[in-house]
Amino acid sequence: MTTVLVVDDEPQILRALQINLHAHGYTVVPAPNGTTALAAAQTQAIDVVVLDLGLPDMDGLEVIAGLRGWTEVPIIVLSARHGSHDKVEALDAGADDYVTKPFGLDELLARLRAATRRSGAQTEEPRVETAEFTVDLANKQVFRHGEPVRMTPTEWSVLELLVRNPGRLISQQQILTEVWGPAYAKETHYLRVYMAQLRRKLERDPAAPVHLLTEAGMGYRFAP
Amino acid sequence: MTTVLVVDDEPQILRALQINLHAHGYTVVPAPNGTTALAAAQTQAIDVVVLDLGLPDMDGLEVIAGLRGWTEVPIIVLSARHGSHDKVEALDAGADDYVTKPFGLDELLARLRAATRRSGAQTEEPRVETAEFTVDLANKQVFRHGEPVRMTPTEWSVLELLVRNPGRLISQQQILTEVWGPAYAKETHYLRVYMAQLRRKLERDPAAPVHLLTEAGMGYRFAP
DNA sequence: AGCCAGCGTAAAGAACACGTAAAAACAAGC
DNA sequence: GCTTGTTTTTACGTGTTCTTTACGCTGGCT
Repeated sequence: MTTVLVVDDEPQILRALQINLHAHGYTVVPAPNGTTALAAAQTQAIDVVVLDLGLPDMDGLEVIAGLRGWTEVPIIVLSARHGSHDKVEALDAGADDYVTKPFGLDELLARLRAATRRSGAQTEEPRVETAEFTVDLANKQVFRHGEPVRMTPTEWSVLELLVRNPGRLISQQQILTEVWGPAYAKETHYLRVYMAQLRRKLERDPAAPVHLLTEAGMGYRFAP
Repeated sequence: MTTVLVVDDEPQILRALQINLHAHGYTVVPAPNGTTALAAAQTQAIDVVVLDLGLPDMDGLEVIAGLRGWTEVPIIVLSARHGSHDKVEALDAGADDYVTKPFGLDELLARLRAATRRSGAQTEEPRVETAEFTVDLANKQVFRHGEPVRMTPTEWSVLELLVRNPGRLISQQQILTEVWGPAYAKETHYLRVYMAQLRRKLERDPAAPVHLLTEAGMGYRFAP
């Protein structure tokens, strides 16, 4: 199921999109302004964002910037302006697509499909395996030597973030903001606690980890 | 350098795009029809495709399908038709973006940037190699003879700055302000300490560096 | 030749980051 | 309202990194 965050200040349009997109199989998260949009994007798993540029509380470009600060989620911009300049600004701010009003529903649906196809193509990797354990991303399950291992929600979030970026160094800040939220960006101690728990559950020798590595002062890295 | 495959049957437009895109730093591979376009895409490394739908030899949708059969390269469609139906068809066939004529050059450039940004984020792995070591910018990892080398945060910052500007002379002030902050612009001794550490880790003979060079009185330079 | 500013190297204490265990606070289900 | 599982605190020992100090070397200049 694809979840769409729809941001529009006009209640009728918001409602119309909600109904129509839902009818076509999408889960819709509505947001009437930029603040709630950014909040919703942080608390829920959003697959694609549909954003009207004309918002009451903040500039649409700020919303794009606020999202692009931490996520690669596709953003489709809606706007009444046909001006070339507006398009350029929105796309350069980080938007993926630009649709001018009035637009047909089928066009929006096609652009949604294009956006999710793109992002889906890069992230669809159901299973990640190591010598010691296997992570099933799709089913949110972890096996060690074939036996299922229980994970708490927080443990899973941390593990998933690392495993989805094999080999890449992930900074503490990035983990904290993605798992706990931006307000927790400095609670680096949480990470030590949870990394220890993950290692206790997944590493042969938790004191000498092979797959969940620490790079002192820099962050953590998952080595396949 | 980004390479763009431009497919258009009108020689003037093809030529105009070629000149303008080249002026903005793109390498342009021109193709007047679908057959040459598909052939060119197979033989050369293409980063993004700009495709006019009205081609003499085959339907534009066939070209999209022909490309999508084996590559994920971003495709931007140009078309004179404003009809919603055409857009839907092109996007569903696998195009990434749809621009209706007439369009401004700055809009096309913005869409090109958006397309390459997307694909560049997922596929391109910025790696810098020398005879002695390899620096993986994306994963923040350094290898020497295939073996990973640990870097402290400060060591990495200095190395990254130099490696991202291969061959260029970087002044001491520039390194100090970028890594330690403007207040440290005169702590040139820090640099000597860290350059020594980097050379000890990465150079065959740290006393006679080959890649991390000192330009006395001026700054430092990374030679690939 | 001798001076000296800039550079390279080594080593040590201070400051900071990390790992671990266990207790306290919190939430959800029955 | 109790139980159970999870998250957040607290405490402390260890390890790593940064900064500072000390000293030797080089190459240009007088």
